[in-house]
Amino acid sequence: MSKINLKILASELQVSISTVSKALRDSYEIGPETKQKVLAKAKELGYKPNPYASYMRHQKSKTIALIIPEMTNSFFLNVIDGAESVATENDYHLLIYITHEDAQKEKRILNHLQNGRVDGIIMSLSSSVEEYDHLHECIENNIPIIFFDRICHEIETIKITTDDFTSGFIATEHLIKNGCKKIAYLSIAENLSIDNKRMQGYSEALSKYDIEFDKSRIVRCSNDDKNNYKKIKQLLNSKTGNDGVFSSIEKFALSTYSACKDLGLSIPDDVKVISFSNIATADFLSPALTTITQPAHEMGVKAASELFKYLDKKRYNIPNENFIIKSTLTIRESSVNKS
Amino acid sequence: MSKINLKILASELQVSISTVSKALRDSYEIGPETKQKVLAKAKELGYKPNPYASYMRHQKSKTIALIIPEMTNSFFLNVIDGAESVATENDYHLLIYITHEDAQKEKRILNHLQNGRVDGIIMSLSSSVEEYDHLHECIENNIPIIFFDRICHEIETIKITTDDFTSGFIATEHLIKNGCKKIAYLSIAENLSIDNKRMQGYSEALSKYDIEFDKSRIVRCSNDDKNNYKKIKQLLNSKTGNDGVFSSIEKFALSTYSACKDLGLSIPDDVKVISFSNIATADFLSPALTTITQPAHEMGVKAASELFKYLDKKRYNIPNENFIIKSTLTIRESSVNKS
DNA sequence: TTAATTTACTAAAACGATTTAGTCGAATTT
DNA sequence: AAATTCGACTAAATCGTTTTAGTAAATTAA
Repeated sequence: MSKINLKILASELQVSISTVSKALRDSYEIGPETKQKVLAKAKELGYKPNPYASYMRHQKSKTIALIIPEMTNSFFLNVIDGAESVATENDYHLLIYITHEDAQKEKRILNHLQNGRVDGIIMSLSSSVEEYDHLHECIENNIPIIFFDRICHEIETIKITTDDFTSGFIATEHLIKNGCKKIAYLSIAENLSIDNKRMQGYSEALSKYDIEFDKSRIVRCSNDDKNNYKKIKQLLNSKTGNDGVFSSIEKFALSTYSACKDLGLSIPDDVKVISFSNIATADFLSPALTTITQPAHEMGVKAASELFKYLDKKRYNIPNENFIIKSTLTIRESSVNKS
Repeated sequence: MSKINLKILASELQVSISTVSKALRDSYEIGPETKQKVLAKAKELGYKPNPYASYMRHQKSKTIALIIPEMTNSFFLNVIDGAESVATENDYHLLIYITHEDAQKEKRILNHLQNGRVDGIIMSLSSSVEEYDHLHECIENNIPIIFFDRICHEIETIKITTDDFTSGFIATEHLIKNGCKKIAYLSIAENLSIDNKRMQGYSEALSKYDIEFDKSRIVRCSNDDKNNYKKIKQLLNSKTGNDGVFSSIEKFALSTYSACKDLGLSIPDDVKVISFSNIATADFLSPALTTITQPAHEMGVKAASELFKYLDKKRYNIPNENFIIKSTLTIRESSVNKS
């Protein structure tokens, strides 16, 4: 009925608390018959050690935090799935926090984690962060952070990314090879590493094919879908005749689909579209969406696995390493001319 | 550098630990100047109270668990989002566990939570559970569980569902009104409440329109996508001439799309499809998918909010209440004849 | 036979925060 | 002036587990 603890167990068995504790952890100090008895009684009464009490002794919470900028994105969904499985394997518990792309919220969350609640953190930056004090504070407090996808270069730690530059290059080159001359880039936030890399890839591809980089084709999107829709509509409606769209994240591609639908533009006839995306339905979209798919699940697994390598240590000394897991281009209807 | 605790603070200020503690919680026992000094020093040294130490006294972990059967489902994604926001509002922390539709895993997870790690649980059953001992155990241990979507009737507690019966009825009726005579039902698991209710609605609609209930049109799908695809292909390929498909969950509808594509069947000309789904891209699918959309985010919010109503109490006494939040039917191309 | 070691346990401190039960001088009441 | 209350603090117990430092009896070694 009431929670069973060592004290109750000890008094039931008429032995000391330390005997019970040691018996349960199979200490050599306890005789075999006593061990037997303790084990039996513990099972009978359904004893489950209190995790917070044992935290008090070895200062290990057996808990990690996963901080993501938003939930409505198949990429993060798969990262959670990957990280959760590794956590479970290691008998760890996974706390989830969503910043909703809000730097203030991100700060508040990090702040709440500085007190021993978690042994380590896996995170992807929110798009509105502009300074990194809250991240430095974690390091100072000896709480390891591992970044994935939207990483922070300033912090020396392990970072898991995909080959954003190359993927951006490949995506853009793919559009060019399929006849696009005026390619727009839908940017997520210039202060994010992934955005820079992807745009650099885009830019590099343009220059390789002697296409001028035109600033007016860079559309800075935000977290506000309606506004993005408006901006994209404007982009495609203009007389500049943009014929290709490279979207840095999934949801901008969907806004592009909406915009094209409403403007009566055909994808891929009038506009070709390619997007970073982990969407499960890419094949079933009308038209099927050409995607750069990040190894989301794998990145979640890798981030968690790397973190666990360091959690045993008393003082963490995480190297400043960069793991890059390649994305894959899947060509579908949205980016190629109908045969 | 090293973690600041009350002891360090006390020795820095040359006062007792209890004075510091009381000052920080603004106790009337402490004089104003002392309070001031303590507060200042705490801020200066960046003191953050250790959550597990305070757990020891009031036995509140400030943590809840959300247990879901799978991650790759937009429904659960939105539930997480809703639950997380309520948890954050209440200064609580949210642990995520995924059962992967495995009853054994579900048991193991519940077992790990019986020891005070969480103050309460929000969960949706895995499709393979057949007995509820692990759930009863939670109640006995005074850990409140609130169910959503896939509820357990046997446990007296708060349950949050959508109007599964009515929605099943409406979905089926919609197909009938659009000319379907041979409607298949893609079932998720006969031991799940949602599956029963949805199928009962389906059955009721058939009988209202004098259509015979044909057992061969009930396809029991599983967690194995490939196998589901095979079964659905078989269903649609048979000479029975099924002309409508009502899918109890999102992913079976996608398998149906695959199957139709590969069989050269046109949706909606040959087969009309409707599905329970929270997918964001329903509008952009080819053809756009007619959906019954569950209020996922709202259900997450409601489940968490209800839970928080009871977490203050020492002994929980949760009523056996049923909250039903209505789903909405959105008619799109997949279920209606082209005009 | 006595000293040393081993066996099988127990007592008590520790983790960090909170709270109950004081303490002691100053202020107020009767 | 003596008794009481009050104001501002401290000491110590507590939460449940783990661990260090014992202890007493039994066994072995010298």
